Amino acid sequence: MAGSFQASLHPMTSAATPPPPAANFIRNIVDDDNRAGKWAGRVETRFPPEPNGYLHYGHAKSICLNFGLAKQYGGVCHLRFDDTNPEKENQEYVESIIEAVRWLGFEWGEHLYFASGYFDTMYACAEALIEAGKAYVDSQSAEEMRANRGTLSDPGVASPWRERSVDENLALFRRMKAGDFPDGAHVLRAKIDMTSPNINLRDPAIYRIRHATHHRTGDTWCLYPMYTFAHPIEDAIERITHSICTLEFEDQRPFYDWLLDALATAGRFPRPLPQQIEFARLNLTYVVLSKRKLIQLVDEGHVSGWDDPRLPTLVGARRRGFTAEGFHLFAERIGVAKADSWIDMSVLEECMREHLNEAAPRRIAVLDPLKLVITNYPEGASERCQAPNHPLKPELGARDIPFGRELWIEREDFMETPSKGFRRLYPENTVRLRYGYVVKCTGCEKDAAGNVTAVFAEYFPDSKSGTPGADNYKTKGNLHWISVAHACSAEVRLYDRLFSHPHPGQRRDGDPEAVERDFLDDINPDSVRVIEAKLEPALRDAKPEDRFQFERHGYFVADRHDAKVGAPVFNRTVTLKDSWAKGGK
RNA sequence: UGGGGAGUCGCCAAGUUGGUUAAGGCACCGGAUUUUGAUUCCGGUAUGCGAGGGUUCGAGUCCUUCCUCCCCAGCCA
Repeated sequence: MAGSFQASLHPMTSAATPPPPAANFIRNIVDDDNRAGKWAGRVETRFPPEPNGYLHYGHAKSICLNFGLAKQYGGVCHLRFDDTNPEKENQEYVESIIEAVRWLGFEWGEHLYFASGYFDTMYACAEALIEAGKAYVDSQSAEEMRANRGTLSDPGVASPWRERSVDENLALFRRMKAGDFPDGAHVLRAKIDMTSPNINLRDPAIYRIRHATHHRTGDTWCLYPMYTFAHPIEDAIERITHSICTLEFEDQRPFYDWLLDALATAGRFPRPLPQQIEFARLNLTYVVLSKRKLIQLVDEGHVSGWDDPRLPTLVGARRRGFTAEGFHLFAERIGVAKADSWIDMSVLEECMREHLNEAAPRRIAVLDPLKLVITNYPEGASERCQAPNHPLKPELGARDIPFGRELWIEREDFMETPSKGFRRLYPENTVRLRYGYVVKCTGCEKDAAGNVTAVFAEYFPDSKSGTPGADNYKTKGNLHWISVAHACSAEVRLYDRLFSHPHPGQRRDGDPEAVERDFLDDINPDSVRVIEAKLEPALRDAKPEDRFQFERHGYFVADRHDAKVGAPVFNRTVTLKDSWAKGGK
């Protein structure tokens, strides 16, 4: 699932074992249930996506919550596709979701389910409801139903078909199933209370006619259950103990309980019944998570596709180099509660850094090359310098990097006239070429326009890292470099946030003209920069999805589609923290 | 203006049935280590719990009034 380097790395060691999970209201409920013996200690959850799109960061929170909770309590979490609307769903989405959840590191064993696999049971439940006088076939048009539902402040009025007999309802419902009616001719409704202050209880529709081909059941059905009706039944069939969903379903819970109680009373399901618990969905700054907006970004070509590294999709995250462990850390760090909240993107980025710092081997890359000539180093000569693969893990060994007379250094590591606090290369200053020699800058060369084209320095032959004399040299500057003669040129994509505003499309304080702002206007024009970088030779053999820290720059991943062994292409996952760039001190 | 939720440090978030100085994380600010201006390590950071009243020896936790935000009127999920 991850880059091959992981095989050679120690997994997160016990020393890095995260602290025990923090308390949250859901764990409290589970603990209470366990104390009361409600489920005999069993904890069974489910992650129930509709296969109608790609999973995004928000789903990652839900996935970690559901699978994590089950794991913590020694239970299981089901992966269940809520495929009750054939017109919006397809197999391609099913596969991408399966791949994404796996990538996040979770397993569901044999517990892979489809709502469509329960259509027979659901149909039977509907007939049972009709027989109990708790459901009826309504023949109003959609418009009439809407008009009669009432409003937030006015009660609804009963449908003229509300008092049909059980027999008539049953006969009609069977004909609906048989395909005797066109779409929209009739609908099955739960018979609850048209005057309920909770609109969801004003006889909600539970079955609609839809002559559509389903990606799994084909043309077997022309009648499909509504989410409202299907979901509680799915949970009951699977004996889910805690059915966790987002806040907007809170008003739905009374129906969830009403339905399951009715069905349990009719002997369809044993008690105790699953409990629906709602939590606040993820809100993240600097991205958009709404399906509509993501589709727009892809369709209008603002990004390269659903797996564009800048998109907050899970396939995008993977391509960006984000890690499953990083998401796990993130989920635990942001917690779970019922209060609407906004998490800053920097929190996610920091979680990725935290895992990558531990997991990613170090390598050298010069992203903006400027030539440094060591004038007192013999021409044509070269030698090896040893660089550890991971400063915190000596057991990972070291590799050689070639040193020579001409080196590439970062353009930003040289200033002809240094600014205050600058401790890198400038005339007369001494710095260490990391893992190599200490050099003293002697000057530079410029073109007609005044641009620096090369920097000159002299090295101290007895200052080589790892040799006895090295310790005699103390420098503040410590630069990375690549031998010009040995460098590997490669494409590197420097990704940044897709949006330059924390709340894309939302009005900015103090900017009255921004009220109707289009979120597309907040796209960061510099969200990706493709460059030709100089890499150390060892990087030539990186395999797709191998992840590295390019020292002093950040974390990079070999692109899973475009990189080939021998011809690397890297994506920047996230930069390193940089207190100097931020203003120094 | 019906109903359902939520408001604790810059951002998250613990706070059992009211009881010592309001957890923890992230961010931030100091300082130490450091051949990544990274990492790591120490230390600091809410007389305050949306606001006002009240009950109590004692309230974030109880009562009361008010304010703000989110969700619900699909034959979507």
